[in-house]
Amino acid sequence: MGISERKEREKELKKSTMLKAAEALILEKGLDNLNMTEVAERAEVSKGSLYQYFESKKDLVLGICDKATTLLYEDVQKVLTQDKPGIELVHMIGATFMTFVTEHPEYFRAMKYHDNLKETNDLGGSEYLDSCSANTQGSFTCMVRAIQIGMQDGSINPNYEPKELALILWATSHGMVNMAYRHLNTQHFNLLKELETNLASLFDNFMKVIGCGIASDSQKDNYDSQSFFETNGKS
Amino acid sequence: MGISERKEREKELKKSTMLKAAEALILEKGLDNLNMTEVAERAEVSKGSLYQYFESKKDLVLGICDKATTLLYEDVQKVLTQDKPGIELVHMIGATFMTFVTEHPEYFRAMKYHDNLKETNDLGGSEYLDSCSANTQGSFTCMVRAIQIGMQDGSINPNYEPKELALILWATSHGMVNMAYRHLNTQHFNLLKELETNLASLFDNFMKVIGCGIASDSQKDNYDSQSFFETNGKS
DNA sequence: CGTACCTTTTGACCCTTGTTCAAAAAATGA
DNA sequence: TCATTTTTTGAACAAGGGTCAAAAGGTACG
Repeated sequence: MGISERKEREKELKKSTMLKAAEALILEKGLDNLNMTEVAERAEVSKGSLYQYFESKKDLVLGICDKATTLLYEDVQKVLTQDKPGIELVHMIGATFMTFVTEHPEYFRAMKYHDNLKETNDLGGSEYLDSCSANTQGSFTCMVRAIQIGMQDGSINPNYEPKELALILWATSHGMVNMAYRHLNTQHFNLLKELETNLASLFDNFMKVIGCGIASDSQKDNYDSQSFFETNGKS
Repeated sequence: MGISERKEREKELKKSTMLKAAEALILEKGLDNLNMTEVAERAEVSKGSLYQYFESKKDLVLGICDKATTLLYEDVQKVLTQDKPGIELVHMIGATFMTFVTEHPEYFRAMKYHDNLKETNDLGGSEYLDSCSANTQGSFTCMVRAIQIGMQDGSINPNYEPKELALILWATSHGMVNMAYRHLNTQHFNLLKELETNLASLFDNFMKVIGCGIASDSQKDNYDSQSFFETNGKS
């Protein structure tokens, strides 16, 4: 009896279609101008049908956020499998985040929506909430691991508390990435406009500052002249 | 003929009352649950009257953002008047930002709304927009100045481009401050929950990392054992 | 096939909330 | 006191999220 399974597959397929429709609309008009009627039209279903698969607009966006955090988590996990000094792993996690936001601004937007929802306390029980939190927590844990590795192999100053340092790197990376996102997606973002530097160079210098700040004493001298993007390719 | 002047004053007073009503409601129920009917009730005017003074809900929130950015700009400017090494000024600007967000979460929320509005491109011509941008730009320029001062007095590594470094400090501070905001204002913000460290200690370590990253070579050694909050009081 | 039952889809409808506007009220000036 | 201008008001409108009873489409079984 493969019928129920086939139905399950079709259901997931329809959900996916709807999510993609919403993502496309977010890219075109921004999350703030997303409306359910248009999502339904774009997905070629009725509004009622849309609500059969997503219990609310929140739920729909959290569905996108779920895809987003899953994707990011996978990328971050891959970094950890590489055989490199911890401090380089930290760099690569940051770069992964940066790449993610430039390639998938609509996903990043959904993640910001999620963050904002948690601030509002009436978030309604979306089935995606737990998954989003778990993915985020997972990525964060990867950062902690990278730091621990770095403290072991002597590339990161072991005087910090690993989790606390991870939190700092998390927050500062978020700040950088968010600036990059705004630079790429807002018309009148003037802070970066006049500066002719591109994002890559800016991020590079961010890594240099942070790298110098967290490196162990023996490594510290290296970071003054080292460029992350230049040295990233070779071991 | 002091009547028109008196009317002008009364008008500003009423605007101020309405803004305060909105701020109180944001503190109580969050910006996302702010509605104009309640603002009108709280300010003891009719909805129509509210719209006489603010052309839209956006405009109202931008009014709050204007107050917020003005306040922050003033605080940041005050820092620059102090006779201290540039790197300490940078620290103090960061601390000012941090203090601001803990003391006025509703203002910070309005600033985030403003950032988000600029991302959406149909922002409508609120009279406050220019002022908000000017204030933000002003605060940013203060950061650039602090860095330039530091490069002059030898406390900050002069190999960076001042504006670019300012941008990095701006973005990373934003990241830290945003994390602090979320920690203080959201129920289920688990990243910082388990960590028993308080915000002050976290911010302190952030400053240590950054401080080490941007300090000139001659100063670099100091930053390993120096705590910002401890050394802040004395010269 | 045909009939009964279940599942899915549909779009008209409801409700909340931002926004408008014509009428009422208040203030001003002579 | 009365005409004119300014301000206030709340009923009404519009847009968009969410609901639901009816219709359409599948499935099972004789």
